[in-house]
Amino acid sequence: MELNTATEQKILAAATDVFLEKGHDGARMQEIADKAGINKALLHYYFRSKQKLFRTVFKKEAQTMLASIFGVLSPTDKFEAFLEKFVSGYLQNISARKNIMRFILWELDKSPKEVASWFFEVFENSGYPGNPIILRVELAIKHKEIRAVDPKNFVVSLLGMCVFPFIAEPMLKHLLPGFDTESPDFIKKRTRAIIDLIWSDLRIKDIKTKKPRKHKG
Amino acid sequence: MELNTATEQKILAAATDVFLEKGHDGARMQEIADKAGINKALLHYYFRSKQKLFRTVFKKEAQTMLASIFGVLSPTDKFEAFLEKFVSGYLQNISARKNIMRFILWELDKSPKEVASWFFEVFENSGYPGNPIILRVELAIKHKEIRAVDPKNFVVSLLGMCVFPFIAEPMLKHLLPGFDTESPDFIKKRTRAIIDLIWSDLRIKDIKTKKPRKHKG
DNA sequence: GTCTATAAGTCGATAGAC
DNA sequence: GTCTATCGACTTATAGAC
Repeated sequence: MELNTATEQKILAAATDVFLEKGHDGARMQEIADKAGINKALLHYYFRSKQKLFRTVFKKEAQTMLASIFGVLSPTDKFEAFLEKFVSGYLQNISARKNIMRFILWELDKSPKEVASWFFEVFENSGYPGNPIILRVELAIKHKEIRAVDPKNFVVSLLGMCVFPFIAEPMLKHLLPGFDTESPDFIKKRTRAIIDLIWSDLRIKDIKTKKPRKHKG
Repeated sequence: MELNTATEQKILAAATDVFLEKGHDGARMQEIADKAGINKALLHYYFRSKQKLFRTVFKKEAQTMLASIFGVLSPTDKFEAFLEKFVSGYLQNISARKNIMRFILWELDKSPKEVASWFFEVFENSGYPGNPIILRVELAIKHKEIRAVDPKNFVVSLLGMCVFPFIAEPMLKHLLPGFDTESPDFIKKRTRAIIDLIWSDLRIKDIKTKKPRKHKG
């Protein structure tokens, strides 16, 4: 294994740019080589194939982002603060690097198992013995901070509400006139909307206001 | 323009299969030809290019699905029933044809404007002068069926919670052990979780239980 | 380590016979 | 309308000189 050469760093930087902009299939090794100021052959000298180069870039980017999101969470925060910190941080991260979404969506199809394992890797490096949100929800239920919801459904709802606006933005812009994730206060408003929505369901009410519900089948 | 030949139908059926399974880029004209029992040349005779063939298939599939989802909605339903019908129908539709998700995600990148226009086309054919959910939410607010939320944020949250489990399923399966959209009662449970979550936020409380909230910035 | 040149393969599209 | 055969463009990957 060679020392970390400047060339290798140049390649990684260029590859990150191109892959993030064009996706795996759209990216061309030629373009990466050009942007790195070298030729295609060197690409294959340092990284055996396009596939391997992509994986290297992807893993690095994904882990950086995940670490940035989960690294700031503190398990001792009160539940609502924990939630707000996560949502706000998550939205900011996605917003700041929107192309990572497509990136992740692509890899999700090809090797979901591997992506999941990177998540766990980050969790462990951050000192969590598993999914931090699930863990925090289970704890909150145990401590009666919130009502006993299904943690999995909760997490799926939470992530869906955070991620979807960015995934569907190009279309939502037309479908919901005025909708714009670039707008300066989008993140703040969206965070508030998500937290309000979730919190009014989770919080343990002082007074029982809910009517019993019949399931329709 | 020729009559609707049996060959054309065979091509469309085969193309639908292959595109849904492999996506636009993954699909091979050769495979479509083979599955249709003809050769590549005929593909280009009937449809000028891969792109045009894909668009034809995509538009048909997307509109069928959208019509199936929005066609059953009744604007006179009470809001909660309207909501439940939509969520339940949406989940069922996605679940029954999961590959359409990837399909839509792909086209979302390439021509989001066009996709949005198909939505509006379906809305109009179903007798709505715009997005049925937005319209219904605005009406519900006006009639004080629900509290005054931002309709756009509401729709984005709603769609996100419906779509995300299916988009991320391959990874969620590993991230949330036991999570499985194939499970027989997944749709029922998920529908309930979404409706409960949304409804506890929207419904106008009999008694004010919410503490005033400080925004943290 | 870095280059040029090109191999080797893939795939969409078309020409032209029938 | 349907076929066979092939083109032509493009892309990853490698061989081999320096």
